Amino acid sequence: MGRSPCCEKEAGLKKGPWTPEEDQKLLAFIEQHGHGCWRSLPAKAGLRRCGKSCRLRWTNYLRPDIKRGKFTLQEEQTIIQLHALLGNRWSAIATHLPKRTDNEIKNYWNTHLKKRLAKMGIDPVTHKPRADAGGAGAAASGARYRAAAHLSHTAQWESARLEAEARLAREAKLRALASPPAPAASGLESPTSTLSFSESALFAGAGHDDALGAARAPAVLTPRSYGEAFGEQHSFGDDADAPGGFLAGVLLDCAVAGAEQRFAAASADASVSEQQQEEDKGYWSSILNMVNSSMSSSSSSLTSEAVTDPAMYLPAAAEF
DNA sequence: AAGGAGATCAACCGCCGTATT
DNA sequence: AAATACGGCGGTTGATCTCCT
Repeated sequence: MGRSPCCEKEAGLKKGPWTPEEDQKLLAFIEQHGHGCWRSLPAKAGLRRCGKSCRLRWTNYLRPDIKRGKFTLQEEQTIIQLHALLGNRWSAIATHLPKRTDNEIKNYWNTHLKKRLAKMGIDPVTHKPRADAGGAGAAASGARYRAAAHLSHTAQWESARLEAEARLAREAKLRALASPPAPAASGLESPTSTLSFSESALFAGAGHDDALGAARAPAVLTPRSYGEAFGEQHSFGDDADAPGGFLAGVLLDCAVAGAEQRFAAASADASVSEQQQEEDKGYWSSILNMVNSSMSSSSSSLTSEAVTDPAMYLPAAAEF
């Protein structure tokens, strides 16, 4: 019954930090043969490590398509938004951040973003104002809860989509299993992602013309329109030029549509008062300010990318 | 210059869902 | 159908770095 014993039960396997020599061995082996079965890889590559350790080292550090260094403003914004939608689902969040690993995102959240939100009196877990955060007022709290409710609603759809993506990604991986990985210089997209992020411009705010038209999702997504947008915008693995996925489309939509459009839509919904909209605006604006404030302390070519539009973070009002 | 505190991040641990036998 | 391995994920740890006194 079952398979043969796991390599991890073997004694004498090395743990702890990887040496440059080990990195070189692992890298050379994978570039030549692909990783194949992680369990058997260490022996073949001449490493005294368990397969799990090798896989971790590869996915979090050695993979050629990993971007290291400071997170950009756009990446920070995306992480905050996605965390509000998805919670601690780091791998799902990493799917939407080109060339960043889930481990790196998780670390960045825990060491930077979480603290900043907490400082603002926002619970980094729920993205709701903390009960002990003074000054907000009951009305503003209500607005924030509505915003959170919206996010929760959106998250349901996003979760379903991610599950579908995961299924398709598995199928794609199975198809690709026989072929070795691309060489280091190939500029791979994230292998954990079924989406393409070739368009770094999508996040950098440049080159919108082409990506925008395709990626922009309707401002208000009913389940039906979600399905349509979903179907139109994804080609799951085969199409490296896909426009970046549903959520990226929504983000883009938010970024470019601007406050006027968003507030006009909100005004059409009689159940949402102007005051509530202002409160929502204030809440998301505070997140935005928090994110932007990080720019002044970071060296950066990002200054021109500062987002000044609070509506970027506003949920589509008609969804309330 | 020394040492203590806090921040950072690579790596490990344990669990879970899926695949395999 | 059951048992087991495998791969992936999120939480946590601990070594190292940086800053402050």
